[in-house]
Amino acid sequence: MNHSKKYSSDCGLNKVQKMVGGKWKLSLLWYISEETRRFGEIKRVFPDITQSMLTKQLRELESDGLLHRKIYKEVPPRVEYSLTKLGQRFVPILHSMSEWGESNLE
Amino acid sequence: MNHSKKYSSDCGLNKVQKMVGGKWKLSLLWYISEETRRFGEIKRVFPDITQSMLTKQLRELESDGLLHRKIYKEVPPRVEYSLTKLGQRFVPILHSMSEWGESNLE
DNA sequence: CGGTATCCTTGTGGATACTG
DNA sequence: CAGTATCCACAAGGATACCG
Repeated sequence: MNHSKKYSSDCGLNKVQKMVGGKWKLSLLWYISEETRRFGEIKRVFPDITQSMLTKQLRELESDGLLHRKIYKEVPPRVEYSLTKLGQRFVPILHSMSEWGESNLE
Repeated sequence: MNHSKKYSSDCGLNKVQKMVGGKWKLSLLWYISEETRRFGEIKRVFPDITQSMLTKQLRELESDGLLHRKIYKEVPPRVEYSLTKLGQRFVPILHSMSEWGESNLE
């Protein structure tokens, strides 16, 4: 990597920020990392996210390759979210961030 | 921590996001982590950030306790930014994120 | 050199109603 | 149950001009 790109918008760091920078994404990843979750389950645990927002953020995480979305063709419908390999490799970072954050709650 | 707060807006994870979620903050922290930097130096390395934006983001990082701002009462004025202890403890996370990001540039 | 002050644009998040 | 579709508010980001 040459120096002109070292801090540019296409470096790894900024890429990460774009992928997990959404208001709820870190928490969502954390929650889904614990185990596979259904949409309604997530919705219940995060009552402050509107349903449309939740769908949007989950879809963004999916299209960024962090989440897998599995649709069961049943009635009533059922959708489960789980981490991809990429998402799983992000979990340790998630833990570090949480720990760092907790350690300095004033 | 009780369950109702586990994923709430005041958990460590969301705190981290608020602190380093600004568009340029991760890169700024990285750059300043390498060594103490002068304002003009930062400005030159990040030509896409306007000066007012740069000041704003640096001040936010400062008031969140990540950066230290040292003013030398000289003419011409001189201001140096460096990481605080808290900021230094964030550097490993910064590295993990960068590595994770670089490892999946498509 | 290292800022402020002011104003403006955009992106992100959200409310609400409707649906296969 | 798990979504879409619209429309909207506001905060974050940015351009520009001036200053100690």
